[in-house]
Amino acid sequence: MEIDLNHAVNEVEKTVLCNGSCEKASACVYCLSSSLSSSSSSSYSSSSCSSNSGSPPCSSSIDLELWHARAGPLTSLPKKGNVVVYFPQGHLEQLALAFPFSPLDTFDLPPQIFCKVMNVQLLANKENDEVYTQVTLLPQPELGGHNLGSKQLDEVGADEHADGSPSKPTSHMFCKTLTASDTSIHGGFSAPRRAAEDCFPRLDYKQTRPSQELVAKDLHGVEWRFRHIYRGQPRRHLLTTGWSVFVSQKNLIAGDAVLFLRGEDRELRLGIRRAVRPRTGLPDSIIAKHNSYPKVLSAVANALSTKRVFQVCYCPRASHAEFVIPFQKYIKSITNPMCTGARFRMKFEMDDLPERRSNGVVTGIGDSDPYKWPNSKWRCVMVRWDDDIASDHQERVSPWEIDPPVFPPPLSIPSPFRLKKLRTGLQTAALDTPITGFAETNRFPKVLQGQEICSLRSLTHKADLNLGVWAKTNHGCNSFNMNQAPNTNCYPEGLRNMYFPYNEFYKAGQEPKMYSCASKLPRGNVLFNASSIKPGVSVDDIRKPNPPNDHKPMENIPSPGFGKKLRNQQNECYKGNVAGCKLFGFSLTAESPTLNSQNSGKRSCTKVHKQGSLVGRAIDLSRLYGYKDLMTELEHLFGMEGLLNDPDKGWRVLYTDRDNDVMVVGDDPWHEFCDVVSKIHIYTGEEVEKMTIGMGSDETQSCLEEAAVIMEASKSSSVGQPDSSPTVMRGMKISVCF
Amino acid sequence: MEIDLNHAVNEVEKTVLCNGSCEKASACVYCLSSSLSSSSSSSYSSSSCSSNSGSPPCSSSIDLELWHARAGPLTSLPKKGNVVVYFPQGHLEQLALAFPFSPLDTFDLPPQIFCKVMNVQLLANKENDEVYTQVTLLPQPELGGHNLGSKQLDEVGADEHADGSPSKPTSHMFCKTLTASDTSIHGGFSAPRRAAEDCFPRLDYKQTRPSQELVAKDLHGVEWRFRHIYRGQPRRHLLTTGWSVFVSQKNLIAGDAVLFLRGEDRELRLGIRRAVRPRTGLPDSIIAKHNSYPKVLSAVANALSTKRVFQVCYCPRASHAEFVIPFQKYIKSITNPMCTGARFRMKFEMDDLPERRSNGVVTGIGDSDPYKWPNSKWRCVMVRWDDDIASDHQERVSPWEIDPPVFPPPLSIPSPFRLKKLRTGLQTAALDTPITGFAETNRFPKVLQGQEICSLRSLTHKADLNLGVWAKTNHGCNSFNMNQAPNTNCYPEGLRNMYFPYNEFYKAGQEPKMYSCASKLPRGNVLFNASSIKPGVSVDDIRKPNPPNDHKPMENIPSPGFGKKLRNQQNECYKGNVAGCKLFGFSLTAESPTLNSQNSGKRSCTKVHKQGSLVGRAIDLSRLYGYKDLMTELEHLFGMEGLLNDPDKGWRVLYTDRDNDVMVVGDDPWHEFCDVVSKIHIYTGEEVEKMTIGMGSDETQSCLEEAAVIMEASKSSSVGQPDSSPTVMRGMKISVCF
DNA sequence: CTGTAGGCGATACGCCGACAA
DNA sequence: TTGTCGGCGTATCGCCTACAG
Repeated sequence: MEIDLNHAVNEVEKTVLCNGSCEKASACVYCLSSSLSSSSSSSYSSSSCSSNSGSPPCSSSIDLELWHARAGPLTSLPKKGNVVVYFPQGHLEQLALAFPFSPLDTFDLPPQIFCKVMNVQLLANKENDEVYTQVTLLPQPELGGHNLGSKQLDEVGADEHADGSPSKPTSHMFCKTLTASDTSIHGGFSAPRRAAEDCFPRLDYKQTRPSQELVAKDLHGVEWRFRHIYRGQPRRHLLTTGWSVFVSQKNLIAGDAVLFLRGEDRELRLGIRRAVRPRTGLPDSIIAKHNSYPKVLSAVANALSTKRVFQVCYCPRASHAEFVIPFQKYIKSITNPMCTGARFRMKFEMDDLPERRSNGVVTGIGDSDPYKWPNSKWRCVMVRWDDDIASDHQERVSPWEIDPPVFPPPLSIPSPFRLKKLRTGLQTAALDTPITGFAETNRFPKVLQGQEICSLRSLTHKADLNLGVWAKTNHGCNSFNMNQAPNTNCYPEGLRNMYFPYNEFYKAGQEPKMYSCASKLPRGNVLFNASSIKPGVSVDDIRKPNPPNDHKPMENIPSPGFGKKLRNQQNECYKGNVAGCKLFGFSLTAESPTLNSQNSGKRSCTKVHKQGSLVGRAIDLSRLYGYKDLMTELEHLFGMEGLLNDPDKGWRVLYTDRDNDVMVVGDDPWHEFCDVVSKIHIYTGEEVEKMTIGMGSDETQSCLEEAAVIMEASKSSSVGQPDSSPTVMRGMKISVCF
Repeated sequence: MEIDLNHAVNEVEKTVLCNGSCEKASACVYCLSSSLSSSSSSSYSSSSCSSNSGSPPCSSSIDLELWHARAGPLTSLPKKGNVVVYFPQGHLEQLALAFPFSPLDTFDLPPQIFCKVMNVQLLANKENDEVYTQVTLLPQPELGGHNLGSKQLDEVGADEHADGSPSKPTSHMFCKTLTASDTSIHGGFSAPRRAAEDCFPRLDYKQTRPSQELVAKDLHGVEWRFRHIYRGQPRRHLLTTGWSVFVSQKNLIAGDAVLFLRGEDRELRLGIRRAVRPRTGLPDSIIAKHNSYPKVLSAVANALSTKRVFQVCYCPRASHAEFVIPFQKYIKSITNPMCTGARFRMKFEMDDLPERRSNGVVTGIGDSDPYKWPNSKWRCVMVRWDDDIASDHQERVSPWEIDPPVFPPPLSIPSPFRLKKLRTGLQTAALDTPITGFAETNRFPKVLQGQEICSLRSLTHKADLNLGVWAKTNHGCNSFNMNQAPNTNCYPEGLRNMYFPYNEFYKAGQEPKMYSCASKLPRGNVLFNASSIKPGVSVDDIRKPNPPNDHKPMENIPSPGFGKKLRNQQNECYKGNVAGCKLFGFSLTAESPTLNSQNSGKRSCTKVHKQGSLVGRAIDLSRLYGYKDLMTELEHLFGMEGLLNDPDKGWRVLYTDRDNDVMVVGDDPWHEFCDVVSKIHIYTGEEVEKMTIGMGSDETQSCLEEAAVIMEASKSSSVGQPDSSPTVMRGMKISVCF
């Protein structure tokens, strides 16, 4: 009952793959369309919607927006190719919501698993429009020690290109939380005036009672038709006929929200975002599908031991804690740990407000489950919240969820942007909520009551701004609130864990659940050292005492200095990644998970990366006449005259196609190559050799699954930077999704 | 979304087990009750039904009846402890209905697998009330030769205790096919008079307008309330208030049927039986749940090799052919085979009639799919039907589905049973349909128009009766219709297989698809021999010539001349089989015309990936002249000169076709290969081995599944005759359910 | 500007007996 | 005996304006 929004264009291909090989066959439109139509027919079938499932449901760019808009403001998505930290404990936590009575298995997994993101799929549940993602992860056990060279650091995914969708057209959207009147059977939908004027086709106001028919497609490609009328005294925009059908079919209630989004093509899109309801675990269909919940972790364990990919479903709105965290965010959080007594702030999604922050104080740090998950960072921070509203929040949070408190940003923001306070309507407590509404142009005031009209681009700008400010203020323990707990000790978590492995704790009879910070790190010093650390010096070097094969969770804890360096070098790039800055569901930083952004896009140039060089070039293939021409041009670009056209010089030119397969340049006809190429790579012959891995593996892998997913493998095995993980080509994939 | 009717009493225990250990966790009432209530709420929530999921939904005896009543008259269920024959081919056929676009894998299973029934669970889909069973089977490879001692024969389950529920209380039920009026929004439900008087609580007819409230529970334990009134001129029984809610919630349409059943405790039960709709494959939830359809047979293969149990879901009404057959029935059918030209009869379930028979003549006998399933009995009988009504039946049936024609049974049946002609209503052609309605008692006439009032027991008895008669009359070739095809030859199938192992056929260049009967066996002799075969002499012994481990797909390739010959000889019988087995107009084999991958593409090159190499190449097949050429080219591309053309070098060339099946390169005609190939893979032989399942090693079994089902195992293993099959206690279970 | 309420027509729901097959 | 139809009272739907925050 799911649809995949990722490959809207080549939906057909997607489906074929699904049918045979992947766990989520039900995510296919085609194989289930028949059952869908039969099960959804009811006495209400005389609805105003029409599904055209035969054709690609929607254009991907606008749907990406829609997806994010509906996922909720705090949703951050991992980026393809990046390194992330996966927390099985958090995964279980989400599962526990869906399977309240299920037993939990731990499978002796480490509390955090470093993975490379091989794929991100945006999906929408066809039953209830719930959005979720399916993330394909490849374990990177070698990152357990965080031994990244500077080159690899690049691959970790410090978001160089700040937003992933550079060429995306600006679109106009609005989101309105439904009132009782909107959802009552009594009437229609009252559209906020500016929103309607911005998003809806223009009415002919000269008529005495202007009206028209609106057609809007939802994420599934289903068309909904509404009578749009402008009437009443004073005049207002209303959706009447068709609206109640929509409400009842989508099962909307007051408090839910609808989203209207108009793309450049003036096509209207429609989404819903349900109110946060307390125990909404996972979408029903997910539950139904992935009934083998206890297998989840075992599959992860399997994937881990065999170095194969596994899959994880993540429902942004199902739980408040994310269990797949950007590597950098994780590193940063554990290298700049909060101390007991430190004040912090944290973002929340509230029922009716798109985003708000709560402040609190750290009351302790320690394992949330010292028996099953010793030394896990998951929810290791115990907190007390300041405000009542936040009192129903968790008593435990994870280090990366919280930020140090921040001063209001200076008002002298260098830009044409204006600030505007949000009218908070009901909740006066939210008055201190900082700045959310920005407008891109001055055509009209863009801040509505509790809603916004905005463009993606403007939001992105703002996010950078805010974070930039933040980055210049306080860090870690040096918070201005530090004096509130002057006597508390501060001790970096990572360090402490290294010196006191968990067994020792028990032997000593100590309380493993609560650690107090022992000392403050000298900040300035660290900062200085950080930037002078040579690339290639890995944490492992410092850690020699650990036996090499010791896979105890301990090993995954980095040394303190390392992260500092990271943060230092990357201050800028960090922006927004830290807490996943988002507004109205637009992930402001998360790079468009779309998949081949560059070719789906109108980008006229193809990126070229040369091995060993951090800096890429771009080349316009349309100006070239063939491979010879290309090679010459590449030689020129990289100052490699004569090296590429002659294979004997030892260089190889590869490319990633839009299936993300890495291929040799030159095999295909030139024009087809131009069609499918996504990125070009220049490697030395030796490097290419190294991409070939030893075969003769003897791991125990269920042959069944191998057979079933064999071709999926070639897809998932292909990545942006091929040199980073040669194991990829093991090519086997364990598809696990709850 | 399923509930289990088997253990109504200890539902709670059941549920807990489900959650953790079995594949059908969604079959639990408890874990899904919350999601259910949320998803089913609608504007209609003011319904007259109330669910009391907290308590056991129903007493099991009456539900067993209800289940059977809804499964349809022709449903026969295997009995726990009995030996059955499982046909993977038929299993696939049912799956194909549910997954029309999925590729089929055969996994080199034998066409029939003898199994002991370890458990039978009656289940009902909570979404659409579809009933189905989950059967746990333990392979009994030692029965391959049918080497049963007389004692064992007993265990096989010669149907001594004729029906599986001997102590069941008699209950009263009726089933009415809904009319347009019944389902129109206009009115209520008109209950047949006698039925209402039999099943419903007695009304006080003295009142001017007698009425009462009926409460009936469905299989899920949900209570439905109806106003039952007796009014009109002439008087009639009507269900008014509450009825329309039931209709709309259950999504009933005219043609569907409702069942009312009153047990001894006077509690009223209610079920529905949907009309046979052409495309209703499996229940939706099954589809959603068991999305890993291609794994089904692989799991069976695994179970077979490890002698562990596996599970099979059987939806009585999803397809007309059962793929789990009582051992005796199977043995009988192959030892008394039908011959070409022989007349036969077969039972059918029609849309509006509970049961009817069609007659026809055998037009040939031969493999329905000689490539994938050589020597399979599944649908090996080609038939032509006599009547038009039956013309939409299968052109192929399995031997056990058909009976020799039978004279009307002598009327002196030793019983209180009466015969009565069925009023056929619309279809006059069905007037010759013999005898279906039996009544157990004489309290009232039990035959209604097109419906029946009956007890299960009576149905069962009737079935046994028929079989008894059948056994005493004609067998096989001695049919009185034999003269219709006097020259056809008759050769017992089972025997033939024993003497002509399948390899021999190919070597001899014989036609494997159509066997002409070469000689009549002296019947009595065969019967005698059959029963005198010593235990221990199995077909496998005779087949020794086959190298035990030779599982190369290559073997299935017929010689070139072979196909032509095939076509020549077979004109008639062939129909539709090579081109695709059809079921209800549904192509079972035809490859999805669809959807394709890279290639839908205009890409003229085909991508080639070599195991262990991250970098793919591309090759233009249109420039090549055949497989040899291809291999040479591939060798050249990957620097493997001489390695691919010689299989002994250990390399295998596979390809993904556009159905995403992984296939061996070389099987198909070259041009067809070029048409369907999507991607080519080069693997080592060992890697390919690993894609083959059931290599007997313990580690090929995914430990995930073991862990997941471990507790379930102990349940299912404690069954029946523990001493009969000690392997049961292996305690492992592979849960496969589509 | 927009949420809510009341007016009120249109429609659908659903209970009824008549009638006929 | 029971399927279908027209009659008809009633409830709900849903379009409208008025009014108020």
